[in-house]
Amino acid sequence: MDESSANENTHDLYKVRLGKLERMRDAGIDPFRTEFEPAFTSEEARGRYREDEENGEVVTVAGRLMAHRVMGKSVFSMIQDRAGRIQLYARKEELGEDRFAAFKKLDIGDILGGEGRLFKTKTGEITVRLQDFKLVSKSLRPLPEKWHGLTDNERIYRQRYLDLVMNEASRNRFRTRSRIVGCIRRFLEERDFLEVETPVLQSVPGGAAARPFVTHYKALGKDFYLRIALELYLKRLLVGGFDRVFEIGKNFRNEGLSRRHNPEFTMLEVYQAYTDFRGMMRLIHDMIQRICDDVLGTKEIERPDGTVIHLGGEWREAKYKDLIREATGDPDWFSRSRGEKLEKARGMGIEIDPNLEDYEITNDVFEKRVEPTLIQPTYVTHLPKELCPLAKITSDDPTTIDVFELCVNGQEIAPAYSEQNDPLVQREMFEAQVGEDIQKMDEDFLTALEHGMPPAGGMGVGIDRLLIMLTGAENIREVILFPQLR
RNA sequence: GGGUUGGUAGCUCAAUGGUAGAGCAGUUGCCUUUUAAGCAAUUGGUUCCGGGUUCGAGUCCCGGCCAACCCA
Repeated sequence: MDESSANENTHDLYKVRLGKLERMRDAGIDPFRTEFEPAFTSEEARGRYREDEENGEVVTVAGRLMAHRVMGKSVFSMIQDRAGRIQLYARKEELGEDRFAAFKKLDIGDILGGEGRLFKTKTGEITVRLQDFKLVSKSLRPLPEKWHGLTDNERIYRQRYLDLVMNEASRNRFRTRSRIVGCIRRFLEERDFLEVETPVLQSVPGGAAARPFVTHYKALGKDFYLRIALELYLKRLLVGGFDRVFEIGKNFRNEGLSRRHNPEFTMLEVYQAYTDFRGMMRLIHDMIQRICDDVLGTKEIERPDGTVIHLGGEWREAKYKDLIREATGDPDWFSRSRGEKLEKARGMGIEIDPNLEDYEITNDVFEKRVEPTLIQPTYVTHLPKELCPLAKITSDDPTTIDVFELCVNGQEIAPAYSEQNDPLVQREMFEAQVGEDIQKMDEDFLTALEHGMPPAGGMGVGIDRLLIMLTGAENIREVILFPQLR
């Protein structure tokens, strides 16, 4: 919906409701200045009903009117609050002529408070028999149709509040998101990790290879960047002696939109001194087991296509090179020339930019032919060293680094490293990566390393992707309240 | 960026190139245990936007915007 049609509001439904509001104000009642504080949620109120009571306890509840069935001298209504729904029953006999007439005129979508005794209807529904009610907010626009609800994708995202009012599955998905993030915080705090916050605005965007968003800092007369990773600041904290730290925050990458990419996304990064990538394997495994136990109540996650992800037990571990050899069917892949790799990859039906470096061709094969097949949790280990300049080289193979990427649900969820803490090697790796563009070197970070950083394991967890997997969603937009749209 | 499909009443959707419709919501009336309440009557349209073809376009053609899916 565009601005103009949203603001025209010339349609009758809006006018009718506006008229009702004006008449109320003329009568000296302003629903936007009326107060009501419910004693119970819908769920709590229902819990207070005692079986076979004709006239139960008096309760107060409040919520949005979702159903309104007028039947002559009585009305059955349903209100919805954060806990669920509860039925209200209004009778002319009980409310009196004027109040009953006012109740009948309520519109679906109005927000009201009600007070009355609990009883059970003959169909078995616990209901509040109203003694009084207050309209505390008038809704001027109609809600989507009750039976089909809101199904238009665009409005689900652009007007998420309507999706949340109408779709319980959506409400539950975002509650689950909140509980999972809370669970992660508790899990890490129990292990003595310190939660910190580091800068979003950075003059050198480091810690990953990605195109940043640029913004201008007027007072300093300089361009700044929105962060693309948390890594380099968290490692400074390792140097400072906070040897178990984590941050949960937004990263920003100036790249396309897709089913799996939102330009701003939530990242957890964890750093723990005196351990390495093996320690991170335990940590992520235990963290996910904990989420399963405390939040989801299951270790079996059904995907939209019906296949089931098994998160319990120990997870498979596989070397990057072995997975590539398996996918290409070529045991000698890594001794092939660049040209041969290019040809073989194309033979597999992968379109590859001919200007790519040797290792990039291999990584394309990984991303297109290996990663999507890794549905069950798999630690992919020993990646080529070119893929990450911030990790330690494997001691018995100078071409690989001590890292893993946890892949599950066909995508990378969590990369983790034995963090590079040799400032001289780190400088060489940076130089190889940035090439000519020496401006992009984070000299402050290198200075910090030169003061001495303890050996550490570090890990990044893409929270949105983790949630796609854990909630069985198809699209990243389903797990982000207000996803980027075009 | 490319391909496919779609965009019609507030919502969910119909409509062979020939008078734009239904259900729900709204309005009015009836109805004191309903729950997609029911019955009767009734209001409501820039058919996404801009061009074109045609006696006539929601429908066909071109361009644009937006969305979903697939590919890059």
